[in-house]
Amino acid sequence: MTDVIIATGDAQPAATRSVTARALSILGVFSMERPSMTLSEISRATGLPVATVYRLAGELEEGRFLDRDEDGRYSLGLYLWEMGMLTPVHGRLREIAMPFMLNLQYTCRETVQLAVIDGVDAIYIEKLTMVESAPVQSRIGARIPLHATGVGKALLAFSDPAFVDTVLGMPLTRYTDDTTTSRHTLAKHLAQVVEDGFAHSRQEYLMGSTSIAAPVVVNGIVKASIGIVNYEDTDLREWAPALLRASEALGTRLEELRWGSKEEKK
Amino acid sequence: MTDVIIATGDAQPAATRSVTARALSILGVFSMERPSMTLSEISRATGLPVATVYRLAGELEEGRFLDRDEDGRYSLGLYLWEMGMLTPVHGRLREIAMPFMLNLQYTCRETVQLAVIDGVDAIYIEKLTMVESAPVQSRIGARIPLHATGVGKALLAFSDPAFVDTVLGMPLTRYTDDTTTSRHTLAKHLAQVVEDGFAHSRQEYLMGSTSIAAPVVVNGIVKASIGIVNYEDTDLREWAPALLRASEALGTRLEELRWGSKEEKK
DNA sequence: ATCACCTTTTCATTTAGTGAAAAACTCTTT
DNA sequence: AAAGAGTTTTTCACTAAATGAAAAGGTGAT
Repeated sequence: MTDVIIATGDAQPAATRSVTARALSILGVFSMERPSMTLSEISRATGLPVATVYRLAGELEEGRFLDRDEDGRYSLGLYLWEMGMLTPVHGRLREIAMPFMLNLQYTCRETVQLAVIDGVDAIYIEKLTMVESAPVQSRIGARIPLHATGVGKALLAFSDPAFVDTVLGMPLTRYTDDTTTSRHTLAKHLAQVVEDGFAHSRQEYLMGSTSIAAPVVVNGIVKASIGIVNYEDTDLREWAPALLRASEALGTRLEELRWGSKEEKK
Repeated sequence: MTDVIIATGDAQPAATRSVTARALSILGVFSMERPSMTLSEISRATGLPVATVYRLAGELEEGRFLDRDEDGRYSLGLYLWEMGMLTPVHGRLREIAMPFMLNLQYTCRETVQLAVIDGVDAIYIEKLTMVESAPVQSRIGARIPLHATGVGKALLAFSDPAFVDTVLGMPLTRYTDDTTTSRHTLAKHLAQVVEDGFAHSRQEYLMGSTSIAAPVVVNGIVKASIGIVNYEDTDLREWAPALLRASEALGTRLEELRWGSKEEKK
């Protein structure tokens, strides 16, 4: 009997206890790299017995959280996407930012990005691009390092000092030869960003990519950042004035709408 | 699918049986009108006892499917949005459509939309707009009728006949004085759409709004439609050639990428 | 100080989820 | 055409895990 219990803790992280946590963990195994999976793949990925996955995935499908194609492969369902669209980050940020981003994109004709902080990462919320380049690292929903991208540094530089310390205290992953991995150098960079009002980054994360980015400040707090990128390594600093105009206008607009304030009730 | 719509109101049907279904039903009560809710509001909306909601919502929060603010109000979590971004409709459609839409928007400088069919509705997948108008009905993620909008009619007109019959067989809801509610008239309209190659709609759904829309056909099957709208009731038909160029180019691109084919494995 | 309504905790009860094993199915190999 | 290796689906005896009424603890209005 004890053997059974020990056997559970194989390869995968310990089996989650509650049914709900198990069901949710099924949704969690899908990723950009594996957007669709078979029953047994899910079973292996979650560490849950096939029979259990079979039942739970069935319920998730019933609830339209999962789709199943003719071959029996599961993928995340449209309903999940619909819910995502109800999330504050979409309805209260992306929605409002769109005209400003579009205007900026119209001016500079480069890829325009919007990002926010989540945990110790930045996340791309929106990306307007005319090129079909799409490095996976820059897709919407992607998590990107705060220390090695334009939008990341713009967010970090204007964050509250305690948070900056936390991030500086963590290992700064190296992505390219030009990634800043010394916390001392990074601190200096950030000071420069504050002085300039915008961040600049040249292949610190992806080779060949350059970007500039400015913070979107709402009532003195950075809520997002807007960036301009391209993958031709051209100097984008000429667009800084337009970028700052856009990010400041968005900040002002969000203040008008009392973004994140308590008046978002009912 | 009707459940989803009904779920917005209080007093749910009989308590759902399985734990999983209950947990998922908690997520389902959030809507555009009620983007955040208190514990007891959720309890009333789902028909589940408070204690049960307390436990399940706690687990959903733990799994980052729900967020909880200082006041204890729940709202849909960022993680949910992140998952939505992994959904095929986003990664395999919106992502690829973006450059084409942006190009079109650049040409006509009007709001450009992308929609797909789900069930017997159309859903807006993307909307590029420079105006902050945003009628709730046209937000991304919104469900809209197939019979009373440009993008809807473009989708329907090129759908397979059996499906068209199903839709024509359902009551055609009236939204404005100009909504087509007779299935006979609608059928004639659709024939006209097929002939023209694009749909045209003038305040059939929202007063004062006009739109044109063209189907995105992939290997002979309508997969989406692209539309141009505005809310100033100006004639948009001058943009038809540009619209058709965009929708056809997108269709071709999706064919190249073998969209929806079996080659999307691993 | 009382009331009304909310969130959180507890705990005896039993429902509802479990997963090993067998059956059924689908390919591929020989 | 049969065996083999991999799936997905069904079954079922077992009990872990979810339940929800009720009580306790909060919060705010009057």
